[in-house]
Amino acid sequence: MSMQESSGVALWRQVADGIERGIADGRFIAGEKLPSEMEIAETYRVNRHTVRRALAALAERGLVRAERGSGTYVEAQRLAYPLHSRTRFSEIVGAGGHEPRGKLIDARDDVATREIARELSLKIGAPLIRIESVRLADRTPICVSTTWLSAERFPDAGSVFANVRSMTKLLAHYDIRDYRRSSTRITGAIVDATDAARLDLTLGHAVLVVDSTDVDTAAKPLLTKRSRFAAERVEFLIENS
Amino acid sequence: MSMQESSGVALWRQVADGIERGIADGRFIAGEKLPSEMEIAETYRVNRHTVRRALAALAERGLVRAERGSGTYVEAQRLAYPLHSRTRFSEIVGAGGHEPRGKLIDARDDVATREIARELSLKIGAPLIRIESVRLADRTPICVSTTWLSAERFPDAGSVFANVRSMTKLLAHYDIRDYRRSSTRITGAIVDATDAARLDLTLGHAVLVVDSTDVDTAAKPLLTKRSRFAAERVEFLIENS
DNA sequence: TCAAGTTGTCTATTAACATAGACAACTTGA
DNA sequence: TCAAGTTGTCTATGTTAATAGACAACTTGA
Repeated sequence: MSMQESSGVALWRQVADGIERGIADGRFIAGEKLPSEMEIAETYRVNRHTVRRALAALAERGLVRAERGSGTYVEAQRLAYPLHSRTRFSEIVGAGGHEPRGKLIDARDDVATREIARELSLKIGAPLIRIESVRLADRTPICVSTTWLSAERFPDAGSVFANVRSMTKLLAHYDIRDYRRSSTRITGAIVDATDAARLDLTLGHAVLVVDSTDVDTAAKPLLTKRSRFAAERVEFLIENS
Repeated sequence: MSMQESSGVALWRQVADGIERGIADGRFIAGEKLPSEMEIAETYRVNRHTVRRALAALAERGLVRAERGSGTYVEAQRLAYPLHSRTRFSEIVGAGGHEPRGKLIDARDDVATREIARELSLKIGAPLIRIESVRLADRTPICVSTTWLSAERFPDAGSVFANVRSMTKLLAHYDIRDYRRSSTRITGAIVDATDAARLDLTLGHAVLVVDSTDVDTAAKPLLTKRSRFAAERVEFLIENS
């Protein structure tokens, strides 16, 4: 007798999205107690079991933690991501008390387009290795990256990355102990279907697209990449120079 | 035996979103035939009935039209929305061959904040009427707007708008035959839960936030408003002055 | 005309979603 | 200690989502 038109998005998912948004925009602070399941159920006009389904999904990603008899507590918040010349994903995530993880999606040969050739100081058509990877904080995907490296300078970069799962460690494998970010460009976009699945987002969410190039201490380009960050999970900080 | 973890977004909705995105970004052109239901089912690795559910949802919004024995055809495309000083929603939509519709959500008294007082040349705390409305092209919601008008100059603006359902006609009711846009500011954001429901979007979609003020022929401010456009349904055009 | 391909409409089955109620297990503060 | 409040788990029921197969109704092009 409900006659409610279906939106195709499960109620529990709508509730989970709402709570995640509350955590992301600071209405719920890390460490604080969420409203009780009954209260959440009332505000969303939904059954308590539906709320439990939503909280379970958030708990599985490590965003909240339930304590029997007491309440459900916020674990994580939007990740503060400072952008400076020594940006290191693992350090940023680790400093926030989270465990950084990396996962190789795909590595294959490619050739340099005009843009990439310019960034890497190579000729157009030069052989490249293209690495698709996803980076996570605990169990929450933060961003997916497409990284291009010279195939001549970094042979077997794909299999090396598959082992170390960190760009810093990959470069260390080639005896590059230090590097820095030479350029960063940020734009916004809507997530495409492929990235949506990798970031565990529904279609249409916003992503922050970051194009960046890393160089060695002699300012020689090492790699260039395009990263897509789940907009609601990070907050870029630009230091006042 | 599938063991696939549920995302909380129905498959048919994912397919519908994908096709809508294809129409929005021009992969499918208005008037053209879509791939057959079987082909779509194969590309999304989904049952034909699931595709039919997706197409039915799009057809109900007037985005596609099915012809038995022949195929399914694209009806509408992303709405081209020129931004100029004489921007009129009804004219823009009508020029695109669509039927403009307006719907009053809510009208209530309000008082001027500092920003609104400045835009309308009123004092802070001056009495206002705040109108929440949604505007559609055919059956597709395009944007929701919050409009503020001086309560002294436009008494009963809420009930007038409820009847005429057009800002142009509302102003005509107060003998204002002509007006123009004095300022426009565009930003981007993620849709909030309230707007998402009104725009028939899922949570997290991008909206274009347009702040604008309309003035009469003597440059005296009439109304100011904040509109949120469903980003995937419009394309703002800035004319080269 | 006819075969191939397309959309429309049935039936049937399984899994996921959502609601409802009851009670257990546990924490907290008075 | 104890009452109130919280999360955890169980059973039960109805609805929606998704798949599967079959065939009708229709269009198109050879």
